[in-house]
Amino acid sequence: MKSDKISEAVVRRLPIYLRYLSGLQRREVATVSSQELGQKLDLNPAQIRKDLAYFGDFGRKGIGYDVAYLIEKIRHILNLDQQINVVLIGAGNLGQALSNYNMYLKENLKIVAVFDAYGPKVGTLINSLKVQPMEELSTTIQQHNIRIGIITVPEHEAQQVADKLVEAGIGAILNFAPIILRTPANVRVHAADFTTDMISLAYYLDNGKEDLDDAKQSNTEVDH
Amino acid sequence: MKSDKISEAVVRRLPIYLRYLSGLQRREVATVSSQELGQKLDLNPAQIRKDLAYFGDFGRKGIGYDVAYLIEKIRHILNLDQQINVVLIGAGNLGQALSNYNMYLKENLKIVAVFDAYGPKVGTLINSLKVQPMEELSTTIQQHNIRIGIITVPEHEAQQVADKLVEAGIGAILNFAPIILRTPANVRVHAADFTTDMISLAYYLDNGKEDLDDAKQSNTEVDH
DNA sequence: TAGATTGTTAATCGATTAACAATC
DNA sequence: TAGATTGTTAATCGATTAACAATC
Repeated sequence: MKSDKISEAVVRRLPIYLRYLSGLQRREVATVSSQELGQKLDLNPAQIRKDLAYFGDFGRKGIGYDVAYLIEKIRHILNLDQQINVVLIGAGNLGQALSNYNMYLKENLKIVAVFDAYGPKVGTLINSLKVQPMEELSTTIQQHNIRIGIITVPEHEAQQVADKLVEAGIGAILNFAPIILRTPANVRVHAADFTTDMISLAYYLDNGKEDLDDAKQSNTEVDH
Repeated sequence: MKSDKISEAVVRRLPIYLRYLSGLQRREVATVSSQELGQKLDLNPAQIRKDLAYFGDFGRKGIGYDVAYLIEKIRHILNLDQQINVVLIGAGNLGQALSNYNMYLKENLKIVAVFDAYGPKVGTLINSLKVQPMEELSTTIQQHNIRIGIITVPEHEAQQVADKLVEAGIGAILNFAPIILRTPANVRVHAADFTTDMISLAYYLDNGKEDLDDAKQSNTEVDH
């Protein structure tokens, strides 16, 4: 069934499916059932079938899903069948760590430029990209058709950087700074601030008080 | 209203409240209403009142919430009125970046030990902590009463590390590796894998304006 | 008193899960 | 055919929002 609007929760699960499917493909597994996926990913099989059915009839009754075909489909849904250029703003420790994380590459996301506001950082190399000054942000974004920005600057600079990204026509932002960014409705922001995750973990340390939930993983995110 | 069971969504919002309240306190604002909080945090005021009311009657009708008092209460709810010791496993780029992020300190979370499986890393200093070999993990956790573990090792080592943490009696895990960890129900895991966030962002890029980029990267490129 | 704002109940909305006919 | 498994509808569960009496 198509044409319903897709909820955020569904979209959030697609990369998780993709990740596991890629593993299957590497191991040359040809098909997989919603049951197996559910087991491995801690999700209800009905939910997985429903998620996928939003986008098309990808499975075969009695058989399951063809791994290669499903990967192709999910990649397409996520716009990953073309390279998506990414800019990183903030060449501090975290920024450097992320730029090395070439995880992205596997899924056609690629950091193609790095910026920093701090003079002495400019011109240095981060993972073989030359750090550029903020003045060049807008033109670089346009020249290289950069669609996604990663913000790893300190809290007090984050909103300002976001504004510049928006102005330059960015499509989406991954924000590591611990604030709620204001952006127009057409620019999606995902919060990647791990201090929030970290702190909420402390709640579950049992100090006598009990919480007998499953040890489910949860992806943690505030967006708007 | 007490004694309902608290949903994960509620707990996830508490650190966000705390963060904003701390900012107010810094600016010496004495009280705040659910309305203002909602506006600043992109949340419904009724939701905020309801969240807080799960834990007690912290506000005053007609007035709002006393900032200092509410901070104290939320800190207490989150177990942050005592120092919580944290161990970091994986002294790679990301691990180093996190160890510098002393954001935690503000909220009584403190990384007190760092481990790595890779021989040459052992003994080096990370943010003035000496990297220890994995063999010492269990005793260190017990000696220092470490409650939370941060996993920043490669994907294929993550489950094994998690097992060791569980065995050593850890209370909760923040997992940066891109897999679903298996842990007993009493050990909570939060997924902090940002590649998932990143990839799901791509879904929201509107492809109305696709100028099929030739993606010529100006900067010196990484090759692979 | 008048205005503001909480705590809480009821209404709404949305997401997950169960169940099963269709069919490979 | 018999067994497996999808796609989908209906049932359930849970979370968000509206509304308002209580009260500062």
